[in-house]
Amino acid sequence: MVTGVDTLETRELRYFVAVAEELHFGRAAERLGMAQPPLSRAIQQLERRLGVSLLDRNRRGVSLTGAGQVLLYEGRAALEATVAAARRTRRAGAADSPRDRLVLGVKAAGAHELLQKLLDAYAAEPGAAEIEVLLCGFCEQEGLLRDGRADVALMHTPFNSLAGFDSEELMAEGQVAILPAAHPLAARPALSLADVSDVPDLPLARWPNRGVYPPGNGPEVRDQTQLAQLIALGRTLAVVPDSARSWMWADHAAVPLTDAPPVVTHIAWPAHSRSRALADLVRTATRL
Amino acid sequence: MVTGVDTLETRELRYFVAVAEELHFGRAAERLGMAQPPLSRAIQQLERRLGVSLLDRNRRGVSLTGAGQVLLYEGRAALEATVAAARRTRRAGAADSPRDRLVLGVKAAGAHELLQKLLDAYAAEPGAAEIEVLLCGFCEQEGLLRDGRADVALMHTPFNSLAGFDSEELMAEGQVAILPAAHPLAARPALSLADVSDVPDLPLARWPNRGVYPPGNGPEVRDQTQLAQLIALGRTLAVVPDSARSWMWADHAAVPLTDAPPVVTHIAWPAHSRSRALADLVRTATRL
DNA sequence: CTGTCACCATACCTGCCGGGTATCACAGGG
DNA sequence: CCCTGTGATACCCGGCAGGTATGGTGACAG
Repeated sequence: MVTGVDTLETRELRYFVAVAEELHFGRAAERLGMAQPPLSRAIQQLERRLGVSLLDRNRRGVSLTGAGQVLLYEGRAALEATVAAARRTRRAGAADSPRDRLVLGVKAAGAHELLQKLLDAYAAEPGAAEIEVLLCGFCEQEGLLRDGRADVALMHTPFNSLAGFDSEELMAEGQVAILPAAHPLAARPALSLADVSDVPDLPLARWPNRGVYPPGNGPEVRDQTQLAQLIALGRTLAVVPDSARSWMWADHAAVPLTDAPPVVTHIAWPAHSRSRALADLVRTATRL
Repeated sequence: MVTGVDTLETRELRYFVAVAEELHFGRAAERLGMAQPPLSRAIQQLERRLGVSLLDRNRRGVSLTGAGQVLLYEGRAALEATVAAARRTRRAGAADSPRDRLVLGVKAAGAHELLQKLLDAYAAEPGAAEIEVLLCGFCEQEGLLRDGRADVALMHTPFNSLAGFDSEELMAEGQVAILPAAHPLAARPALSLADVSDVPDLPLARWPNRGVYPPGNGPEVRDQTQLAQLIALGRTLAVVPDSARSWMWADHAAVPLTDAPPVVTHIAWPAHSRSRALADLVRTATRL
């Protein structure tokens, strides 16, 4: 099998993804730690090899063609797969952890009770592997699994997507609004999403998405602590799963939301994983 | 972000996968169209970069270490992802099929009626894309989807695995035994798996798996036509889904199996696909 | 209209590294 | 003991990735 023209080198993918994300050759080159001309040339060669134009170099800037959008998406996935391959291989070869160690990705402060029970129950299993808990930010579990930093993760639909993973459902829970205890709404026995979506003095906080904050007038937050403090200060409110009550402050009040979609916690792992430790952990989890 | 040591080049993955599959540097080099010494060196560099030993070079041969097995598996997946990226990008950029064309992978002769209905129903949709039907062998749909040769496929559990794809269930059916019409068993109104698993004069046919036939005394077959003929000749029997009756010959008899697991046909596509044509096709399929 | 700026493309050079050939080291088998 | 098969080593060479300098061009100010 002669390697046809359709062999993308990882280097090319890295370069293209950088340019496609920055939409600016200069900045992309800087991010890649190289000069701009070789980068331009590499992208041109890539376009010629694929026989497809990936970028529109217009006046004042660069934009993605349709094919470019496809390659950005598919290329990211392919890159993640290669770094996952490297990471998992290195882990498998590390002398200290031959095979009996699992990295579990969990959103910090998410489903704390469930996690506690899971770890306890699994530790009691005969031949249990060591579980390293890798705490991460808002929706980062997907990335952890995809690039091999984690072997298994607890994910929460509808926030996380389970596409591309194997998973088992563990728990479903309602959502509550966390409000400043002193706020009038906090006295209500229940609320609807409409009640909390446009409260003038409690604008919804904004989380960074891929490094940039969406527009809006709510406060910008980066972690749960900041959010908790802003709620305590009466500046914002949050809609969170029921189990998030575990990190409530004294100045917070939780009011059930009647019409919020339920949050379902899953245990998820890369499709086709076949390690015994992982299978044991999943079995333990589903039996909780 | 300086590209760390964990950057595997596609070339390295190709090389390693070839060696890991051949377990022989010379043959692997030949398959790769290169000489053996550079290949040896490349693998050594790879091992040094990863800080992990991948192969055991013993007297008379090469074998995979644990880490090597991991890299073989993960590396294959990563390679498939890159060639899928190339293929899909090129298809997206091809001038004649901007976006309104889908390649549907189907096992030849599998679920023929369902496929017919699906194609008819979808063609009647407004704005329907052109559907190219890509027929494939026994369990090859997974590979088609993974490496980008197909956009969507009809898969049959428990033969295919849906892990790593998004999918919707379309149909469940029982299984029947296809027997030579003249065979005594063909006269029975129903059979169990035990009845057909060890018939002395009708040994089960063997299908090639990754190019090699499993051991056994049944005849070796490569496609459904061969199988059909062997059954007609009274040399073997087959356990197949109910819908396979559509390719029965005059000399065949079909007898329902009472305890065979049902075969479920799904429509499956790469996780996260977002094309409108695909979404329409899936919706049409689930409404059949 | 024109100078300037921002930005990508082109031209050209250089050093590295991937790949080739020749050969070695070593284990088994007769 | 030699012969064979197999992977590793030594060494050379050419291509290509990456650098610097510079060109081309649209946007914008005045």
